[in-house]
Amino acid sequence: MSVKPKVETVAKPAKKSKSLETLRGFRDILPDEQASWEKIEDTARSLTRAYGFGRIRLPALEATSLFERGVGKETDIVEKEMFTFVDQGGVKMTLRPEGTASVARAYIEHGMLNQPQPVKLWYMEPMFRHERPQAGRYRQHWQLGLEAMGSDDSVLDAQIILMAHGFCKELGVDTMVNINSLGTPAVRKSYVADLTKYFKGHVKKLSETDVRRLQRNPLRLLDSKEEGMEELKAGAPQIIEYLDDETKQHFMKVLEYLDEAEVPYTLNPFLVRGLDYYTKTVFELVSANPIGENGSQLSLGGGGRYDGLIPLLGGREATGAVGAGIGIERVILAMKAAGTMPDNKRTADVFFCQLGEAARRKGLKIFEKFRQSGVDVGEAFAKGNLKAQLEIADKMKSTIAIILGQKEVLDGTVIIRDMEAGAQEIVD
RNA sequence: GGGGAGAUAGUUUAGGGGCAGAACACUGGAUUGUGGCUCCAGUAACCCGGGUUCGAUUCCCGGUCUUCCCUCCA
Repeated sequence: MSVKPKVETVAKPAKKSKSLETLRGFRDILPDEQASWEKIEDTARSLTRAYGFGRIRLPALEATSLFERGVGKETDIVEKEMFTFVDQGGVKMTLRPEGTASVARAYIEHGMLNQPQPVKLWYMEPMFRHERPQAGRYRQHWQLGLEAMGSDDSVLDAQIILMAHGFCKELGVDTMVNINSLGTPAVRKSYVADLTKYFKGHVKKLSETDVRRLQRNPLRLLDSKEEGMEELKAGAPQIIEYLDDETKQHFMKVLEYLDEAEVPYTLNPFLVRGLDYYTKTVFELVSANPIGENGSQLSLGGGGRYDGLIPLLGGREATGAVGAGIGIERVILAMKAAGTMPDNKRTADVFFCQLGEAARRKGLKIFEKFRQSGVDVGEAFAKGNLKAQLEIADKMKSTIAIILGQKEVLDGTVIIRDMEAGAQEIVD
């Protein structure tokens, strides 16, 4: 952050001033992308409505401590990815890096435990993480979030997964669900300890990369693709062996429900997620086809159960909850790859053309009448000549053009042109 | 955060130490009141800073941004 104040030199031949650009990892979403966004919003709205989810709109800024406590101080997100600052009043705040902590906060803050449980909420909001950007990875990205709070019934785990999967499917994106169960944080801890012990015993067989993984994040070894690892991984302890009976039962039920609902999933005993609040079920949504120009295989979404979060943030003990987050930009990448992007072009069955000042004036009123009566009419009032207007009518795939010129204004008539046949007639 | 690749009109790109070329798009015209095809014309670019050089958009260094891998995640 050492931006030196630019010394104003005597300008040589007046060079254009450097144009301002978006910040790294941030971007504009322009009109030609809106059709996809609107389709996504529509799909989210009808899906959540069907499943009885109410929308929540969250503040972009939260107290930093919400994420430190909720997501976990040791996580990558909190440790190095948050946009955090102190405001004029000395309050430490953070642009939310994810939505679940905020929703849990809202659940507690608004006494939602007095509503029929589970309380089901959804949101579609931008999230902020200071990461190195690349395709499908931005510093501001949008997430569709689904959260069901106040119940630990495994049917909700299944429903959340079902919804996340169905959401993508409706948008023409086939996904695979990777699923696992983590048990409690204590279970995870003892598992990681044993896992580390196991791999340390085989450290000579590990590649350089994997040795680094062993030091930094042993769980990552489990999806290492280095040579010879398959064998080693097969002998590694699996977290499922560490689960208590209740968690096992819960997990089995989730899987049964998914089978019943015909959601395809892959049991991945090595799936772990980077947020501390997860307990029991965790899952990840991966596009069935590679997305992006280089065929990268980014995950479209993920989530899981977080039974400990609400108590941790000061809510009532034993308030179970489960949720999912889906990355909108990544879904759009997947839609592009699948060729299911909706058409963005403005079309209009009828197009209104005007010629000359008098016609333009009268036309404004006529156009407004059409619009108010619900007829979808295209226009290009900024164009003066008829040729340009008909060109636009053609691009809008209009079948009828209404032409109002000087003469027609005087006669109180209008020309109706059939765009396909090219025939026209004068109408009063 | 570590490593690799790249950056030329709005977009896709050609080129290359000495006037930067095209296509699409856009604007106008051929028809001064008629679209879809065609033809003509116009607007429009070498990321920023330094170095080497008579001369740098081109070569070198640094920065910025994009992208890929690692890490991590949506």
